Amino acid sequence: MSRDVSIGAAAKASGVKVPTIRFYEQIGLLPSPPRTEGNRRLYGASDLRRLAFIRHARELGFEIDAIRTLLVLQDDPDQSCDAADKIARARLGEVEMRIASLAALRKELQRMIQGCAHGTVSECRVIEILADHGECRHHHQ
Amino acid sequence: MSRDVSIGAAAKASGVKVPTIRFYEQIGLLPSPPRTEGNRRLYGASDLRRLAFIRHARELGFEIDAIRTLLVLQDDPDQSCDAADKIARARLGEVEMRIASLAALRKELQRMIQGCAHGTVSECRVIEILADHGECRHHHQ
DNA sequence: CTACATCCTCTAGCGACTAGAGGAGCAAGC
DNA sequence: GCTTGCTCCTCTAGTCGCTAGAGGATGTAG
Repeated sequence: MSRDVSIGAAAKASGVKVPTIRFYEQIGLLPSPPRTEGNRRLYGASDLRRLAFIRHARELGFEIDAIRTLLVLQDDPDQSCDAADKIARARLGEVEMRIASLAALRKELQRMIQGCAHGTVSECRVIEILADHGECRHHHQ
Repeated sequence: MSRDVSIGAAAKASGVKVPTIRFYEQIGLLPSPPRTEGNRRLYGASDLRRLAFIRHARELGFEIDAIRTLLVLQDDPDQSCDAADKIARARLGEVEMRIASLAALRKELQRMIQGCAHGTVSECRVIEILADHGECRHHHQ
């Protein structure tokens, strides 16, 4: 059923690049797969699932360490999922802060660009606003 | 007028940490200041302005290379500000994409957390959603 | 004059990859 | 069989923007 595939095929299937797969193996995020006679890695279905999991979690901005925890949880399905929930909640908090701060940033960039009359630098809002942080009263971090 | 200050005072005034100031000097973002007899750096008002500019630009997410360009522009105020405008617009585009992707992410995290009934992992929405990327049809990058 | 803070240089480390060198294996066409 | 060209292997070093620490010199307050 789970016919084994090469690292290239695994990369294509999972969307994780070949060197990144090797990197994940190196840092112990992905188990070392068996090899062919010619020393090539052979990945099975469970490896592909794991890779997809990792990729998705990375896309969602989870750090490798958080993913490590999530993978341990996934491997042991009888455990309470409170830990997973906690990680997700922490991440949600981060995301919300990041969105708020990016929204403020967008506003400021828009203000800069709208103010730029395409003249010389001396009248340029972009440079001016960057130079005059005093004018800008938004909240960082 | 511009009485010279120590690196520590410059750090306090600009909000850029001491080692970071030295790092900026090392990569040529900030000119090497004169030194005291005892080999300590002495910063003047223009250095402080430059540091504040850099800090603000970094807070806005501009990369060091972009800041380098912006600083060259700032130093030569008779130039057209099109380059600065272009950099700011590029950054705005990035920010907007990042906001959109974070908003999608927030939705997915909320869905995960709401689905998690605090039971065991096997029924946990958090793990389940991460594992099943197929279900999730949002746009990345 | 003695603490202690601040400064100096230098090197190494972080996270999460990415790039490149230098070589081996493999599948297909001639 | 032989060559071409792709994929694969390992290994090291580089990316970005800092940050941390060692080990030492200098400056300042009590």
